[in-house]
Amino acid sequence: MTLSLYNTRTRQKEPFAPLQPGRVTMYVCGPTVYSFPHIGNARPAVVFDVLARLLRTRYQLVYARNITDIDDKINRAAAAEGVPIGEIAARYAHAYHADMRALGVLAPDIEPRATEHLAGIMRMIGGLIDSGHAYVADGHVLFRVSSFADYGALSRRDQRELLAGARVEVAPYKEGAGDFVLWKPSTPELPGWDSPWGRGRPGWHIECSAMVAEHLGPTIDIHGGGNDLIFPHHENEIAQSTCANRGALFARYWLHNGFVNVDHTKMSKSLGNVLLVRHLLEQAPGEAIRLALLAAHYRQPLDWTSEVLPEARRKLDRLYGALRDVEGWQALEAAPDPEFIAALDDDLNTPQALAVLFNLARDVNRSSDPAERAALAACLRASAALLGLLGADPDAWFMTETSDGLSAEQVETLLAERRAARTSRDFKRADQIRDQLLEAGILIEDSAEGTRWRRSAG
RNA sequence: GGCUAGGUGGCAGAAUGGUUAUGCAGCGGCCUGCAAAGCCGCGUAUGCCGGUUCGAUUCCGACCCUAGCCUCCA
Repeated sequence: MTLSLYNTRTRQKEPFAPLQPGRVTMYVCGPTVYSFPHIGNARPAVVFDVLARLLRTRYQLVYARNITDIDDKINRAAAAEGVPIGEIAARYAHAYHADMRALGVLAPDIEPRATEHLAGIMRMIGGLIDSGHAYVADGHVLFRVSSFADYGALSRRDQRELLAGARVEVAPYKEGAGDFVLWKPSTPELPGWDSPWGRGRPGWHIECSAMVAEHLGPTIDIHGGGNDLIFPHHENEIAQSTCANRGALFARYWLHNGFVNVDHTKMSKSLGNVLLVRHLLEQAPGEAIRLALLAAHYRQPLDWTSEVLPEARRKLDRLYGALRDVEGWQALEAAPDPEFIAALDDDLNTPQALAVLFNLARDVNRSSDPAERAALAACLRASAALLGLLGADPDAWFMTETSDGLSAEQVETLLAERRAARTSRDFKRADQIRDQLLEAGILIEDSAEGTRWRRSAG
């Protein structure tokens, strides 16, 4: 049972062991709270939630996921509405929490905010200036990239190429084209904090470095985030933190999740194809969205199409269906299936882990021995729990309402009529009612014990 | 132009130097008044061209194609 993780830093799968035996520190880049979370924001939250659940079975975990609440996008949103940035940040942080909860994402241990870490940010910037890694120019504080030999190691970029290939117009006050902002001046109408370098605000990259240092120390075990953050954000974090900590290794394992595409193309505001979690939650239960996100390996791109959600619901129908008619499994203590664990241990191979779940479901359905069925069901549930799935009551799952359909009462009334028709062997009328219910998204099943119904994925 | 990840059956998506992925969809059977669910069974796949090998989807090389990053971005 050895966990191995693909480390972006070394570009290979490595066996995982924490720096400090028994205790793991993990930091994941959280949201910038300037709008509602979209499905792309949800992927890292779900993926690293699974990793956190797995790690907690073996280690004491300290999991920090920040909220970026100082950012120019927030400033713009606040200016547009004429409200303080705190209001924008509070609103969307709240939305983020609500949506992630709906997806079964557990809260991290620590959720630091940039606005609560100005002192630490300034302290780190001051230290970088003192040690020659940063300089003041034209009211800005900039990181001197040339002072850090390993710059570009994570993203495998050559410093010189970076400079030569720079497409953006270089600000005249920069010493080097690749130098990036640690602190920038704020005009009076912009939010700002008083600092040794004047009233201003921190750059995005330094916020994470300072929060990591304050909560998790100079060297952390795991740093996660989206694929797109490798450059420049994580590269810059490494530069800042390593230099601020006198060369100490910043993060031992770098994990990056792939992007979510929509209908084969990138999600972007200009294309108008940004899928918000809150809208998807109107189409399907959060658990289905979660399963859809875990159906592909976390490092692969995930193409979101109109088929994804209905299919995820049908998969859950199958899994919950296997639990539904089993007696007595809820009370059983069960360990996750070893094969399931092995799949997760292999760099979080969730598609493989899901395959194990489906095999367990089939075994439950196959078995006619009540004790065996209960044991298998308990194992299925215990395994799925590591993925944050199958936590609901099976009967409740099949009753989940997502859109305006028939009420349970209406369904029962129609079923009573159908029962009467069947008793008098008026099958034509009975089938008519069944078709009517089906059209309303109600699927019915006859058995020796009677008729039962459920809401279908459509 | 530089860097990175990919191209697997109708779709989604793992794995593997020779042996069933899994799910959804489809087909046949059992069950059922008929269905549904479930079970049993079936079918179609590894971009293209070379090389290594007894044997390659898997390793190596070339080519074609796709996506991402290089600028704010999960």
